Amino acid sequence: MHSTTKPLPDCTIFLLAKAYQKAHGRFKEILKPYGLTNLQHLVLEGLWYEAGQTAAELGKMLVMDKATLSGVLDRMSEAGWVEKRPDPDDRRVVRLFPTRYADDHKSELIELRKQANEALLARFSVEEQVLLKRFLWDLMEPERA
Amino acid sequence: MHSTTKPLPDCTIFLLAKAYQKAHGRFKEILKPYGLTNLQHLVLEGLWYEAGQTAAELGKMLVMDKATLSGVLDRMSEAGWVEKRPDPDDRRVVRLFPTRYADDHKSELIELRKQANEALLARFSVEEQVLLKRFLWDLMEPERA
DNA sequence: AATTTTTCCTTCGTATGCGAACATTTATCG
DNA sequence: CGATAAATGTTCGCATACGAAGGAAAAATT
Repeated sequence: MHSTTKPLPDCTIFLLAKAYQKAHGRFKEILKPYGLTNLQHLVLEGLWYEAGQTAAELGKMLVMDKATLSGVLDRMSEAGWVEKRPDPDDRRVVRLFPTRYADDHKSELIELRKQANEALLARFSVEEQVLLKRFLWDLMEPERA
Repeated sequence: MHSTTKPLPDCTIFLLAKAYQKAHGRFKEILKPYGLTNLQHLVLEGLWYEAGQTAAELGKMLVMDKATLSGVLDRMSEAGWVEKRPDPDDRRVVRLFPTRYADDHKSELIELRKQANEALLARFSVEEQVLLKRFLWDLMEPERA
């Protein structure tokens, strides 16, 4: 049912990509009924953590390119999840807020994310879960000389 | 210089995505001078592992959608990395081969991939490296009930 | 105050990534 | 044999991703 041999030479980058794709794909299915993508859900979590952030601040928090964020915010604004308010003090800035509609689904959507993470980690022991998270954090750090 | 606090609630899916993006981005820079993308490099490795594969076989080996592969192969064929030959026995099938030009860079490109993986894993002990790879393999498996 | 630099956001171009629909071809089954 | 089913590859549509360039506005510098 599954290819027991390694499909490709020992390539951790490849493994990372596929592990991510699997986890991403599963959560994507869960979110589909809500008309939200993974990234859009992430944006909502970011705004629930702190409303009124600028696109630049949100991009830093979510470690995501501002160019990508621009399109995402457009679609979310269009779909009624996010409201873009111009900053009165700085006309370059747009401040972002979850809409009433988004807040109405807040607890539900946060619960979905929790469950998806638990399902993803259910195959590991508690010790392994801690270790895995540390590994992933370490991987995000710049490489050492 | 870096945000010491977790940017978002404990979300392994997010960590996976960002760890992947970092690793992917680094290798992307390494490949840039060759005019190859990560995925295109992966295709070459797949064809060096076994030349003459069909797009379907290659997609299975690389765990990648045939729709994605179609465009990738077009661009690689256009750029002179891959040759598409029609199968004489099955007119639906196209068989894929690395070009002479690709083979001329084979050892060089494989070495680059090895080095990138070593650099990625250099921050971990040997035991941690083994564990990390096992974790990633496990993550690719379907979730248990 | 005028110039330069920086910041914020958008837009463009290219490359994934994948579901869905399709045409062509092959296999299967009644 | 003929109808149906299945496999292969392409195309379309949508949503990331991100480098690069650009326009507007604010900050810093002289």
